[in-house]
Amino acid sequence: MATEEYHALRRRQVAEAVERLVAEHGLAAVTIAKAAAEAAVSVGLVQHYFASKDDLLRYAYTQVTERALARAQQRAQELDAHHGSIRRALGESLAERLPLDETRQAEWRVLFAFTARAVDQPILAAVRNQTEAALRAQVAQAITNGKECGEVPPDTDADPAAAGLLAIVEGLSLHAYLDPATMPASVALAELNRALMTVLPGQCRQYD
Amino acid sequence: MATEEYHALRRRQVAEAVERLVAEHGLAAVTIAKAAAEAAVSVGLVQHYFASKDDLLRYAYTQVTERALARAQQRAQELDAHHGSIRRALGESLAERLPLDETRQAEWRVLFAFTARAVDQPILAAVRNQTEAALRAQVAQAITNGKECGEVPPDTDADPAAAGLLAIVEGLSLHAYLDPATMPASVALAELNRALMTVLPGQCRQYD
DNA sequence: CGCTCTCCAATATGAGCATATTGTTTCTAG
DNA sequence: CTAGAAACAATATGCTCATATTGGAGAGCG
Repeated sequence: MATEEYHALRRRQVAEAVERLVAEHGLAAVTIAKAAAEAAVSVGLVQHYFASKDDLLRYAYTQVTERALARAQQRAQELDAHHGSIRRALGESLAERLPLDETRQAEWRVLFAFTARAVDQPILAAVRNQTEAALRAQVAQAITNGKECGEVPPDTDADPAAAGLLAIVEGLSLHAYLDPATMPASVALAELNRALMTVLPGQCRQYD
Repeated sequence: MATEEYHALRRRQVAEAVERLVAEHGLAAVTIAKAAAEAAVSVGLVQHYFASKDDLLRYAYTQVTERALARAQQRAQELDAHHGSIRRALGESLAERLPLDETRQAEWRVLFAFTARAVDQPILAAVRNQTEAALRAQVAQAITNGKECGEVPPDTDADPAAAGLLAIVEGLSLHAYLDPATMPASVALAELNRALMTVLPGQCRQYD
């Protein structure tokens, strides 16, 4: 039914307004009234489509993470197609998560705000861990591919290594955002590369 | 004057109550009234000693970070005295920051809650960056020592390397806390060690 | 036509909060 | 000894917010 689509559209419209508010003023500054105003709708509409504020925030978080994940997967496929080294492809894919320009800084603020709240709200933690698992699977796949290719030592356990890389990216992101003087883009990228070198130290064997 | 001491004591008393509240319910749940109740004092007293809620939170954050920093420096000295390898000493010092038991989890929650808020509040960011700088200097010193000793390649730039290690610890901490199934203590420690190996790969030369 | 249900807007309600105000006691300086 | 300042306690104020309530405009339908 088109009514279902319309329903989903409305929810997305409000969720995007929430996203903008979080990016600009932080999660703490989001209220139903402000979200409604930002989306140019009434408070009543927001109430009609979301059972509670928590519901709204959960939905918004899900939207953001799903979009970020989709983009990461899209980008990973693009890079695979170029047949470069896996380390390079993975590196570029991970480097994209670093908040090194205005656009990614805004998105990082949103994702991090929700992550921070996930510490106290199991519902948000679940959303996060689910997306994180998909992301980790993607990185783990790249590492596994690297084993076949010869870039990764055969005794490497792909899943912990992937979890480690994602954690490192997260830590570098936080520092790059909060203290760019100490952790400028150059340092963040260098440190990411250092980490990548330990997981994928080898050269890719050439197949005919 | 003893009146100054008394003043400082009172402030600390309230700040510690705030700390307990943050550890248990998160920063968002802290109110002046609750902080007063937790400290077993009146709202009026809190107002008397703190100009505003922001002032109270800033003070509490400063207290927590300073204590954590002091402990880290204390621990570093202890480890230095044992004349083990620098990598091992640094590793133990950094590993202590990981939220791997109840005590450190509680403290991590407090520190992370403030860090998250620092994203939107420059005043808190300043507190954080100041402590972080001291911590980084400590790690950088260890790395520099490692150069003299031979554990660290001579072309290593100590400060970025130190910043990288601290960022990695932060990322591992976040993941270990939010998703312990994926990032259990064993994996967090292994990944930390992997990072340490890239910065301090060598063996310490023996002197006389 | 009239009934009901969805969709939405406007407003009401009541709780929680930071901060202000006022009152009271306890030092302390002159 | 006493004025007044410091150190509180209790309560008031006024705002913000999530949610509840009410009302109404269309849309489908018998």
